[in-house]
Amino acid sequence: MPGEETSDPYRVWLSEVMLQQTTVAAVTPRFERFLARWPTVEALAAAADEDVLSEWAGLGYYARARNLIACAREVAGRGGFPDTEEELRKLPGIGGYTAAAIAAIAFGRRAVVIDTNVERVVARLHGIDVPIAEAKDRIRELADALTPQVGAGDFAQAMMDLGATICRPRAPECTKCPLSPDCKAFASGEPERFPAPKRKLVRPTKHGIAQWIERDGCIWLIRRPAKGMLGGMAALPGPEWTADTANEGPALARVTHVFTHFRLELDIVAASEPEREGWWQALSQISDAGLPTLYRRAIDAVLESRTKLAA
DNA sequence: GACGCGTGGCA
DNA sequence: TTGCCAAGCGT
Repeated sequence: MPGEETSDPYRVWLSEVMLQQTTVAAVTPRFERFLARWPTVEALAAAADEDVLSEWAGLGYYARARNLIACAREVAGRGGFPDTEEELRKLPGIGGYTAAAIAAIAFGRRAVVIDTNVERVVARLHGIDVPIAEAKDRIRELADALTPQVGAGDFAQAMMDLGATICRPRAPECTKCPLSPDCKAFASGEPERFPAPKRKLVRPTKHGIAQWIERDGCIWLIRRPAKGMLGGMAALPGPEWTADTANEGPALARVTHVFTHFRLELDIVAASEPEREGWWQALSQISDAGLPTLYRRAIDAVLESRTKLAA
């Protein structure tokens, strides 16, 4: 974990994968639960897929969990984590950042660890005012030049801490920054202009229907296809989401959920019979179902409207 | 290089 | 309320 002194590659790997695009605050309690349940990579490798996906529920980017399982099995099969950046990079779910971070933090290798924090710090330091995507190679050269031969892992964590707390995207606290005397962005008087912002993404709205099939205090859940949105996760049954308005009839509830690249308006409608493979999940134990946030919110919305009607 | 892929916090 | 952003990866 951030700031934690550790060299156990399993812990470093697990925390780094969890932290991909996910905040420390969100990860910390989940990391502890994961570790308590599967203390070693061998234990994780032996776990059932659905148990791991369920434990990951709510963390998002579920391909990470699928890759985590595949990676754990590969590592357990070969008797442990490889200790070089090059070999780590070949494992599922381990890209350039994570391979470098594990090599440096867990194995004490010199590796150039580049995440968005490092990119921003370096871009400001050197006054790079084009979008990051156009300056990847230049930033790598500059980050390489900054990285010490010994202690690359500590250096990387220090750079990431600097980026997260002082050299923030907005309202950087340059007066507290040890690099400000050498920083071109600070010298410009407008450090926030560096690097140039990414192009804004358009977020269309999609519509969907989820079926509420209830019997004896249980609802019918299904498992989504292994690939694509919420791949492999537990879900309410229903047709694929579309760009068109899908439902004009009565709904038990509607939830709006924002994904990375679209907004979803999901109507939950009553249905009588299961139409595909799945299982009955007791509503009293719905939190054990491993539902991603979209479906957890959908079910909460139905139960809440029911409570209000009864009141 | 660009896009698909979740979620929650914050201004 | 809306948009931005987060210790990225796979295709």
